[in-house]
Amino acid sequence: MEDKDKVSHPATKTEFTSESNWGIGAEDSDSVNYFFSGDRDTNILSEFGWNPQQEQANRIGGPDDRSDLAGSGSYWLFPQETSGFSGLIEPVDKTTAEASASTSNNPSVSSSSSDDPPEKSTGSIEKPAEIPSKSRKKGQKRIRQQRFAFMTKSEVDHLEDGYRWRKYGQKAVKNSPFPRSYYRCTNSKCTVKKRVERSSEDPTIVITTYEGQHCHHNIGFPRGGTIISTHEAAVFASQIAPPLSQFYYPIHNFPRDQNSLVITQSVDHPQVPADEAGGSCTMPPEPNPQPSSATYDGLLGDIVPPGMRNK
DNA sequence: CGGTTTTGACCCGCGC
DNA sequence: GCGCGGGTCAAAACCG
Repeated sequence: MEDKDKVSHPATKTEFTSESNWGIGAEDSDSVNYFFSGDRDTNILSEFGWNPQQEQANRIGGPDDRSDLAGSGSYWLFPQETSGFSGLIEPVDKTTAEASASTSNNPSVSSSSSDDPPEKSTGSIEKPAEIPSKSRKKGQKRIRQQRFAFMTKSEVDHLEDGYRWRKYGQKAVKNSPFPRSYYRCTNSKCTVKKRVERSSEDPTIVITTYEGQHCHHNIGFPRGGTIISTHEAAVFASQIAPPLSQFYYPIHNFPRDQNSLVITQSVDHPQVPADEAGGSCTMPPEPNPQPSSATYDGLLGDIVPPGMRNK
């Protein structure tokens, strides 16, 4: 377990840069859709339900759960360069993307993922739709759900995000001294996976790739942790993967940078029913917040999510 | 004792 | 067809 490591590490911040080769480029780079910051990302993010301006997020935990934040912080940092955003979404697996190749530049994740056969889950109750590789019939292609990757500047690899993950594999990455770790959501019915690796170019950057959508709510930190462990940035990512519609990002003590914007936002995720998106469990209906134009109002180091202001 | 991590083996897709 | 690399499995080890 890496919990102990997580608790003590210093600042963590998430960055979206223009680099297309950031560790996961080796895979499926042809099906990657890129975001760009600046004026363009406003629309794009909204398209994905990201609404940096929206502050209607419902905090799952208590507003005062920031005791673990001292001396650390999570930051959502968008470089201002026009090409500064490399968060990516892969609407479908490349094995299934061919049919929709014409839309490969149009990150319509919600529609594409709904056609994705569900992935296998670690659960034992309901049989996953995807056949485990060892028993997978020949010719049956591996299905991959929509993915989203981002980079986080952090000293720890595995970022707490409010979900519980079980590591199920680790592989050496070619041309990188750092291994890639594979995690699955511990929810027996949840199919979400994530990969964590360090950038070979900048070892301080952790590249986290989420795949699939959580079909359950954030379970908090069952190990006695706080609801939002803001020294970990992956809250962000967990909100990309799951169908949870509203989120916020803890922002504290952000070291101001001319080329960076800190945003706090709630996120409305693509409305992909869990059962269509591959989940075998159900998700309580979520309100669908109205997207509004995103404005990255400069450095918002003092802006905290609504729930966190309430203290 | 149950859950998680580790790690070698295996499977699969892809490029040559 | 073969080799490579990514992804996953599953048994053993580990841990609380």
